Amino acid sequence: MLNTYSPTKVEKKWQKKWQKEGAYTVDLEKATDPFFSMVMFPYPSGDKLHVGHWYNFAPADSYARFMRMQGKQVFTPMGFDAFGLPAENYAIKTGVHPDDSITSNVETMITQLKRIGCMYDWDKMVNTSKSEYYRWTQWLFLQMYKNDLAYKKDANVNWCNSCQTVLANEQAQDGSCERCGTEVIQKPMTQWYWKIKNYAQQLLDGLDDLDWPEKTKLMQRNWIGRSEGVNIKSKIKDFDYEFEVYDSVPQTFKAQTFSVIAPEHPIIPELVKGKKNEKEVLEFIERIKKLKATEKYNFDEHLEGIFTGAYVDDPYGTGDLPLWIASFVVMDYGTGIVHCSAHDERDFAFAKKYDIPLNPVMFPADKKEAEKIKNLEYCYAKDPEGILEQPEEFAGRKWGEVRGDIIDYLQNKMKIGEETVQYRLRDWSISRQRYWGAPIPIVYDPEGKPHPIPEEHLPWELPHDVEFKPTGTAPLAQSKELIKRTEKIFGKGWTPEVDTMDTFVCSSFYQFRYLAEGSTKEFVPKDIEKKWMPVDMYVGGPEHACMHLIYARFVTKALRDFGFIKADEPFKKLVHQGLITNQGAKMSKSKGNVVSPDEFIDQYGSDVFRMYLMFMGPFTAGGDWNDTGIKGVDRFVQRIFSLFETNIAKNGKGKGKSMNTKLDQDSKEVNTKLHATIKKVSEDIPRMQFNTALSALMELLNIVEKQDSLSFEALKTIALLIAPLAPHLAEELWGQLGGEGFIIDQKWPEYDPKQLVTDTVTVVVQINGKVRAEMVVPTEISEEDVLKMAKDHENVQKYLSGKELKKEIYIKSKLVSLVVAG
RNA sequence: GCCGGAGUGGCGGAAUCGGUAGACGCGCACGACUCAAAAUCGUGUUCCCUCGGGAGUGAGAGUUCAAGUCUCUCCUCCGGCACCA
Repeated sequence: MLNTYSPTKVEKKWQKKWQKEGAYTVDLEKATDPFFSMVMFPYPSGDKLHVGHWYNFAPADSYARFMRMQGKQVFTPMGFDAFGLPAENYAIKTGVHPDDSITSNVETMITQLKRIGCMYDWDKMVNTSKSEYYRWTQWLFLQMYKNDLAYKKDANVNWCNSCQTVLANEQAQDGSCERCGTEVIQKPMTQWYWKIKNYAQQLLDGLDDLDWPEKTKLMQRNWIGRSEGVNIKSKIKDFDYEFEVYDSVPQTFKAQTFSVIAPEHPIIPELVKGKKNEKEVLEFIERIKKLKATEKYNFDEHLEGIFTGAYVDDPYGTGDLPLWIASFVVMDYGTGIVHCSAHDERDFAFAKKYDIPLNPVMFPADKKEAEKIKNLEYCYAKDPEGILEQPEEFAGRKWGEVRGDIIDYLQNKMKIGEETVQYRLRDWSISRQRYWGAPIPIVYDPEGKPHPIPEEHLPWELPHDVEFKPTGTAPLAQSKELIKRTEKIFGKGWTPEVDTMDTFVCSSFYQFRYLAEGSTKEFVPKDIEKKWMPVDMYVGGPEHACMHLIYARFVTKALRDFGFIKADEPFKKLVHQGLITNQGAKMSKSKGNVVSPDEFIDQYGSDVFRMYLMFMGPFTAGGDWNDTGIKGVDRFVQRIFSLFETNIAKNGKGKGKSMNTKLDQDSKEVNTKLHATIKKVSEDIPRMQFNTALSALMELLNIVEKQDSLSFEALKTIALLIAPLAPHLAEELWGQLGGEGFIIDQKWPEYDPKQLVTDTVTVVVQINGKVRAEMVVPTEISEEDVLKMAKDHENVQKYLSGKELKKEIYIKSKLVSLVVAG
């Protein structure tokens, strides 16, 4: 009577052994063939690990295991992105201090993570909320400050008057407070920014060499939003204000008849001061600002403006341009002032609405249509075939061809503009008016001037004595300890910065801190950084494409420029796992559709569960959760186990590490399939195509199960092939075979291309594209012979008789295609 | 609106270079074992059919000896950006 495989017992046994013998601990210094594999570290919420975590972590681990079996020293650390809003909200609700809830959540999460059986090197774990970590978050701030990449600026935050607190954008959706429903207002607050914009071009250029999904690279490219154009020197008439106006479509500059300025532009109040329209303009501005803040602003519905009464002083020699305030102008792109013409859809619509004169200068070749443009019947824009009428020097030339010449003309002939580049990327606002984050290491002198906290005072501890219930002041401002500490070190009247840093700051550099092994002296040891960075494989969700994944790149480039590291990109290769939904919806606590892996692990074990997640479909596709197929994978595991039991019972165990017998003792059929499977699995795992790797192994099993007996070498190969996918089972089989050491330290099997060649192949015969016959032929049959065979085939004869054979094609070892007429 | 990606049996999916569409698994049906059930094992399983075949990869056209795969038009779903002059 054969035993059945009992995963829970076996898996626990190996997890203990791995830990005890440090199977996954990496000597960072000694490693000679390093491979750095990371997953995006999780947020330690109070909920249990869910299916999504497993779907992300388990395949990433299988990939790492495969790399290890290629002989590399694979470093896969794990950590916790522990600062952030949920813990603070939980504290507001329950009074439990975030430090306590997070500490206990991390503990539970580690226990759960260990059940997956991943190769995590727990010695190098990081937790961003611990002072030994966030001292480096603060250190990073100081470096940014020192290198002039950090600055302060007023900006609006979402504010709830009833809760007396700042709200994150997600909490202020639809313009009302998530908690109490009160209308959210925009309150100006001074915020710290980091100059990511300085790195826009580098961040764009660096993408070319990254092995990242094209989609993600495209998203970053669009996010950075490089645009080329001209800055036109301009000034306001009878008013002391000079500025530049950005134009990326300068071909039709002669058509520009008015200018628009963003409602938020700081000069507006001065511009209308004492004028008779002052009140009207200020009211307009307030109304538009509010509108923009409280809803998803739709410019089609809110194309609004008001005349300032001022004029831009003849920028093109075509006359002064009336300056309007327009709802659609963006303040933080260009200079917040734009010249407008008849050749832009939105400008055209705006001018029509407010009866502003237009002067088209470009027309289609068709006379009738050109007449319509002259009569302003519709807007004619961006047509490469459009023919310019003005300026005279360009009359008759096509819009699509003059861009470069026009820029040259504006710059060198008229001398009113300069060629320039603009980016959409905005500087990174890193201030959060929140408690549970890394305190910004800044203090203010009695005059209110900011000073960086000297490095010797790091970590600048997050105070413990705060009230979580919102009271209108920032949580840190209420800490007596923090105020006392500040005065004690810096002197009377000095005050601390009370904002904390965006959690994306914490996660922008954790890859380096994994390599630092908790060092308090060095951010990261230089030789280790040089050896291990950039990260060879990074796995995580696509939702971070334009946040974490761009911030981490920026911080890496900045630290390189500061001289602390050598790498200029953090993540060489990136893969996004798909999203697992339940009943079509994203799993969330509020929807109550979160699937816990626990009951499945109890019943089937980690190996079955992780393989099922991989078998569901392509890793990058995700899908809707459904457990009906898990049985199939369980059967696979049980069948593998009994295959080994049966054969070992028949043939006995192997001895020691070298159980080498030749890999050709089995039947031709088994050998061919075995080598084909090695090939398939070896190709699929690096491509993260676990579903097809697994189905190849199932096909192999279907064949070897039918054999009377299998060679040791075949069994050994099968155990090795499943080791990345089912690590516990593979270790157990390795032990049963009599192998020494861990299977993960064995060499990955290689296939012999000669073994893949079979003596005969099946060739099909197509007549006019339809399959009419099948023939088994010797692999090396000549084209002549196979065509003759095909034509002689009884079934083919039926279709050929009495018809003219027009064409014969033979595709080696695949098919014969015959074309007949009549 | 703009930019991406995807649509294949009852279900998850495979087909990597234009070459037998539906691998592998689930489910289902029948059979073996069993008093019986579960488990396990075996056989079958795209649809239609007059058993000769015919149709078939979101729809329609095109290129080709041959199209899930290439080209064009359209539909649906998913993701991203939303006033960037």
